[in-house]
Amino acid sequence: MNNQADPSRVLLNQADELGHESRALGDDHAALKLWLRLLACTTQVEDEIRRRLRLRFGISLPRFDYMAQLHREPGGLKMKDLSRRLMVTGGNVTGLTDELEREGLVQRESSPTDRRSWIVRLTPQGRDGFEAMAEEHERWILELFAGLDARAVQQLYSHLGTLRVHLVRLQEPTPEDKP
Amino acid sequence: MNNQADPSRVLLNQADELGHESRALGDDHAALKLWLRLLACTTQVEDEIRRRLRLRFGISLPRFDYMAQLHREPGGLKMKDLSRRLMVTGGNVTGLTDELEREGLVQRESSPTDRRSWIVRLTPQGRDGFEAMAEEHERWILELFAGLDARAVQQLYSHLGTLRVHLVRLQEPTPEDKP
DNA sequence: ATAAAGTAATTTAGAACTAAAGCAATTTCA
DNA sequence: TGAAATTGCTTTAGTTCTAAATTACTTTAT
Repeated sequence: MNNQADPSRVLLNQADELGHESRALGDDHAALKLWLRLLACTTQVEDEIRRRLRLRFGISLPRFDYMAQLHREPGGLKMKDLSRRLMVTGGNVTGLTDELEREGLVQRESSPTDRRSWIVRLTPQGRDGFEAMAEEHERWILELFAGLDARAVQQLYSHLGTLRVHLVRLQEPTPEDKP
Repeated sequence: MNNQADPSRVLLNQADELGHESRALGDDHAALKLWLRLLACTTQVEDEIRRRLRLRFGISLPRFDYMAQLHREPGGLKMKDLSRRLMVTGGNVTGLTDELEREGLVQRESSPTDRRSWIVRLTPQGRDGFEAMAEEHERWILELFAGLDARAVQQLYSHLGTLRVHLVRLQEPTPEDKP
């Protein structure tokens, strides 16, 4: 059994090994152990989703994510907005847009207010295709998280919310701060 | 350097947006919302660690992970073992090993029992260098997870353990199963 | 108005992976 | 035994991203 996906990013002894809670150290390294497990779980789910999208729909995760963003905005988005939301570089968005446009899933329209800018939106074909994929995608997520009961899901969601607030605060100190 | 991010893998409305709990839907899509948040947190931490490793030590995360694995095994590892533990292809391990060897951080020795195989281990320089990095790395993790109290850390750790068991079961059905 | 600075998209070169093919050594088994 | 399959590593070609430079347009400040 493999142990995990974890990327090896395993620094501690066997702390993150399935089945060994390795409590010898008590709560020492609790944060590090949590991080390694978090990373392992996320990587495992992400790889599985990536694999299924490729297998079932012949699409990459980045393209699925791209279409998901556009689907949320029927009026379309500027490429800059896509770049920001997808957290990828502009050059990457250019490439993805080229491919998806070539396949008729999205279309570029020039912005009426800014001649540097494009508005990208899903074509009807792109929209229908995405909706079919999104439905199946959600079933996969339900399956992958089926090991957790509703209470666990809520607790995880809540704690991760706390974590995210902290992370954002770290990266965006108040304007006059020197971190 | 940052690989990607969170992307946006945001399918729901604004469900995962900071500050909006978006409870209109109740617990519908709870698993999907959890997944998006899990992904966002992990990506954010990973990108930050990657950035700091590059900035502070001029090293990539894959190379840090590689050295971490070797550090756990003073007797060295076969490249095949590294490939399995790091969850990357053999070709990738070959490339990483070439670089690290060129810089004097690891060394290849031919296996006494299998002439196809190499044993890779950290050099003294590699070991010392890694230990310095690992210490600082753990401080970063403590900082990034400082928003969570001990109880939250334990709950997260425990629930993620449950999730991991489920994921492993999914991917490795009993020998005679047809998934 | 116009020079300077800023912004949106693209292009380019390069990093970090993968999958598949290849080579050499080892194991399996009829 | 020895032919066939397998294994460990390397090589090659291709994918998906990045950072930095470029081009074209817009905004700001005087």
